[in-house]
Amino acid sequence: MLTAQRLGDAELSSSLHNAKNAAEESILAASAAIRKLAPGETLYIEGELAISCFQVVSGVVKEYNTLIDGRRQITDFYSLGNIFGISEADEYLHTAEAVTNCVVRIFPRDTYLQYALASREQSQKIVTDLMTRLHRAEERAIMLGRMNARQRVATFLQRLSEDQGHPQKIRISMSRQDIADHLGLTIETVCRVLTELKKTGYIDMDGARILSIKEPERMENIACVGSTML
Amino acid sequence: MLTAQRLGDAELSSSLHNAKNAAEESILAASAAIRKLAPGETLYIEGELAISCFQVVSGVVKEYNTLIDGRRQITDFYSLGNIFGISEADEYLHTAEAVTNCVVRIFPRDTYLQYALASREQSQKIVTDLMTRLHRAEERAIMLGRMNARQRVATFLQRLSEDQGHPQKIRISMSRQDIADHLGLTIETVCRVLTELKKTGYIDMDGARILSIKEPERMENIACVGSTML
DNA sequence: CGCCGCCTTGACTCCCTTCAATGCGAGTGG
DNA sequence: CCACTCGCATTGAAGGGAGTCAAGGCGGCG
Repeated sequence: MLTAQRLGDAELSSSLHNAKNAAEESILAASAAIRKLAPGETLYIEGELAISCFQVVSGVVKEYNTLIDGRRQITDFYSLGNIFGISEADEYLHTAEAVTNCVVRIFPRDTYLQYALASREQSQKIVTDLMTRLHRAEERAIMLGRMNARQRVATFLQRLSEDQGHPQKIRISMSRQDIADHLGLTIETVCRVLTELKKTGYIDMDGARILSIKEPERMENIACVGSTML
Repeated sequence: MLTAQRLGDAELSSSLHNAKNAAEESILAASAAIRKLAPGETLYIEGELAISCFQVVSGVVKEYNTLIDGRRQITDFYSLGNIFGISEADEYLHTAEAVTNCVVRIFPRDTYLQYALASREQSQKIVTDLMTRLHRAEERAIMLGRMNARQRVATFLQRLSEDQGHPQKIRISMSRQDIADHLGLTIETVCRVLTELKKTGYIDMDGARILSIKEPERMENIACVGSTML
């Protein structure tokens, strides 16, 4: 869901190597700058004036809030094609930081918004995309509010798998701490659950960052993704 | 936040007794039907074909998902002026049910979407509104993922207070079960926290449904609303 | 080799859930 | 007017799952 699946039409149309309507696309492309980031580098910090928005060209970016007690809540991980950094406010509502080495395209916020509202079709796309994001945010709320640690981790691994096109071996780009901060758990709990999933034969691991899901159907049962069915 | 505060421009412009641009407004009003609901009546059920969207004229409506194990996650309570029932999908993603006696206006979904995208200004409003909702959903995710029971209840009470314009006495329209289902807690925990807040002098209660916050500042410290500050 | 950051594992604690019983107020019928 | 009942709310006791604190383990890199 993080990349391909989540790419709403809005992103697709302005996605890399995918510009059907090059005329409209060029409006954006013309004003796009490129920036490279090393792991840990920040694109923007919560509260800063939001002058730009971004699109991932390569790598993974995390977006998070820092709570007063120092804990972090990672709201999302962005990868290839994802656009981020826009909100209803004039300030950034999150902090964005590179997880891996990254390349991002940078658009002036105003330019992007003008482009987004330029035509009825564009507006429609943006609206649909926002509704999808809203839906996803609500699903995440259900996950955080209702699922236990095992379900959260299993769901997370399934999403990772989807993002990468269900390969044999899944690459986990982010640290255990990042996973914990995303799932509302502690790093220790994430580790313990992974160990348990390994012992019970759900997954295999090749080092800490390479993983394979052995029995996707059984995982499905744990994760209950889209489990809000009646 | 549930009513006045949350009313994005999109809602305000089409809100009751507040139609500045009556011409545009009439497009909607002309196609609006009215329906009255008793507590517990449903407007729509998750998975149904989404043919209408709704606006609260009076009363409170809850919107929730039912999980496979029968638990419910209430995503939101809607009151005066709030519009709900639209999504990116052709099916409703939630179930909507009256909490109190309610009156709602009903719009055909297509009519509403046409209206929403009719002009650049309208689109802008819808986009802004959706971004605000997204932001709120993310805050709720943080609440569910990171706050303990006391913080969640305190935050909920503050929101209720805001909605009602910070009166001396707050009316709690929904049941303890509804509150629990909204906050990701059990009914017992909600009760215990309320009792504790009462004993420690934060609140007073006059029956189960009337409440007053005695020391808003101290409550603020518990709740940490918008606690995502650096 | 040895350091350093990240990951893993263990023991203990605590908050919330679960299960169960009781309280309470509104509506009903005797 | 009172007894009864029914739904909702409250309180208590016990258990479990995740957090906390602490101690290694592992791998990359100088």
